[in-house]
Amino acid sequence: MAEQSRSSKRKLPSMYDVARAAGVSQTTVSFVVNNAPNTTIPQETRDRVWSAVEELGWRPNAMARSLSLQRSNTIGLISDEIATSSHAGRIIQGAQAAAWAHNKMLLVINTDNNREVEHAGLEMLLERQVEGIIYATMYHHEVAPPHPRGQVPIVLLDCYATDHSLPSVVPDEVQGGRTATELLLRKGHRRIGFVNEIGPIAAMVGRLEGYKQALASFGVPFDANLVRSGASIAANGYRCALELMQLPDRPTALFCFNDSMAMGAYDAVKQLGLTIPNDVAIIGFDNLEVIAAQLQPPLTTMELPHYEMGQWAVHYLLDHADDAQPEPVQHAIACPLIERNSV
Amino acid sequence: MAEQSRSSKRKLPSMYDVARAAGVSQTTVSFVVNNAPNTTIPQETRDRVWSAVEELGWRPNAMARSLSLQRSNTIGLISDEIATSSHAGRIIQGAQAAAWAHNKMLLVINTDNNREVEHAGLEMLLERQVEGIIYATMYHHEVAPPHPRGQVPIVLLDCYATDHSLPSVVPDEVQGGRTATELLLRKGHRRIGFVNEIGPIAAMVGRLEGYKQALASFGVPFDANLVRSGASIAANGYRCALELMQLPDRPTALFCFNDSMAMGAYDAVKQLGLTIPNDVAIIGFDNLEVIAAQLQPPLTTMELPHYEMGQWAVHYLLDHADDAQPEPVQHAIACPLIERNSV
DNA sequence: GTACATTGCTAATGCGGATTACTAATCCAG
DNA sequence: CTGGATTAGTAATCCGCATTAGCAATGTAC
Repeated sequence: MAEQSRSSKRKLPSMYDVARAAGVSQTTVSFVVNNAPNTTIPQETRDRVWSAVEELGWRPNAMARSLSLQRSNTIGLISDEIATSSHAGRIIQGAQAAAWAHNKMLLVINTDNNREVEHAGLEMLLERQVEGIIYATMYHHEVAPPHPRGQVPIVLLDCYATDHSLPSVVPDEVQGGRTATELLLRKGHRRIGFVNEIGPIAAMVGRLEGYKQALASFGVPFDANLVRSGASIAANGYRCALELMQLPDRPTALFCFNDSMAMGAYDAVKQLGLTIPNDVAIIGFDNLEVIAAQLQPPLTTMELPHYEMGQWAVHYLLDHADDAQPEPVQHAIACPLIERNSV
Repeated sequence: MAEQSRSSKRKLPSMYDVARAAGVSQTTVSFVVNNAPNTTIPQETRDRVWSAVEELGWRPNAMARSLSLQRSNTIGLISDEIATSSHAGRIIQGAQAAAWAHNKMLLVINTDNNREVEHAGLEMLLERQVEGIIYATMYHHEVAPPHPRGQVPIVLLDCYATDHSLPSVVPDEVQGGRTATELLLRKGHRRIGFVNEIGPIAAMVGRLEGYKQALASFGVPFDANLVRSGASIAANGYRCALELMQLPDRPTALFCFNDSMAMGAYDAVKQLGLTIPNDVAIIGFDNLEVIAAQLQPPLTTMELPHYEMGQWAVHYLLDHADDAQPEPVQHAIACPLIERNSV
């Protein structure tokens, strides 16, 4: 049992040390610990090697291994604020899970939206010989990402290249908007207010489109007056909801761009003395645990497929690890519905 | 200008390639690119080397470099759900910033609270020759962390070892509770309700202690009836606040264990027809952006020093990188007050 | 008894880069 | 003109591991 006290700087044992201890060559140790095929090493010798390994507390040196094998078994994940923003942390989880399943390690870098940090980070990843790079962003939008041409494959996550020249995976905003609206329609609602984001971003456009598609499929005419917008924060959700609920023919359901706006909408609705979901049903987007699960009543909402995007990105990279020039797939993943009690 | 199209698998150039292109030896290339001291290489030669580097698009191979230098320049950060929980993502930011400032890279691993994953992750980090390990958790509590003895220094973050045998950095809960309560006291409040967590965790105990200290320093007697508790979710915040606000001699201020409970308290207070902060002041804890900044009115709250803890941990590791046996410091970092409009 | 296969194991080399020790050529002082 | 210093480099080795080629000893067949 490794009798090395906690004195730090003692040199770690190498295969040579193990070999010496076991009375064999380093080659033999390598064969044994890697269970190399096409070798004829009797059990007795293997046992000697393994006990030497135990005794010295030997552990493979990943750097030496990678150098020799010419593969690092690492994938880089570089993002603007992903590690910071809560719900996006699942991207890391998904990516890590997928990577581990293939015996790869994830190298995460946060750029804090700083171009220089981004560049330096990319350089670090490349120096560390990553086998692929995931370029992820906080929210679904267009980006002008670096093109580390001819080096390693790259895939965009929750964003897309202006010219679609790089593969990317994003949430299916249209489906999300459609699914949310359809739920409301199926529950019998016909006047459905939409509290939307105002910025010209993919989510705003896509969800509105989905909203329209759903209405159309149920034969409900689109009424522009039922769509209000503002920057997606609670205060605007409050304002928009208040406006909508004071309309002469007020909606019986509200589809909010995100949970923060839904939170504001709750305030407005409650203030008007109305109850959720009886007087008005509300559905949000994002499934921010701290909000959606805690609101009273708990908020039914759409979830962004962060975990799945992380997984997909890693799989894509692994599948195209040595494709000379993979076609730049633009993949969209469906947003699942999270039912709680607000509809 | 690197004329290597995007065909992936072309072997990357090595120093030898650069040396050949520049008509010098690999040693010279190494000296030039590393700007080695005590060498006498004329500018003309240096230029030749650098342009060969440019031309071939050479980039140092971090693994080879580490192997040779016998130091990986990496620090491992292993945590339960840190990357997932939003406000804790700042730990990663702080740690990364500190690491980068010292030219180190952070290796992040998420265990999802799975012991096996934790063990495998730790092993991966060790194999990759990390120079130190940060063991972080989602919330401040006691843990039985692995003791990778005699290998690399380890530091606990937002948690502590049962026997305090490992260095750790945690939020100063007592100061947090004290500061929050003092703010209320300074504003003239004398009957201050405390909506606390019920579990026997460090935060619950520490903040209560801070609450008591603050009251004492203002000569206000502690009234156990003003302290209510429950699992720290909005529903319990609502319940506790309702109970407190219906007391005969109701409090004029509420100190909530966290922002979620404060969110529930807002509901209760509003439902009773009272206004914040006029009828009752409320202060939370955690500074969850999505809640605190979005509540109406915006919530004054205490922030957990995640960023600072991440920084501190890295600095600690770097400072004690080769101490044979560093004393296990138990460091507490103050929680800053974030003033908004609820007090 | 000889040819051949099998068993058990090792020497040598390469991966990309850092570094030490050393050489060859030039310069300068005396 | 000579000896020592300076200039401009290079060859060789090491880091820890993977892998190829091959060797010696034993077994097996005829």
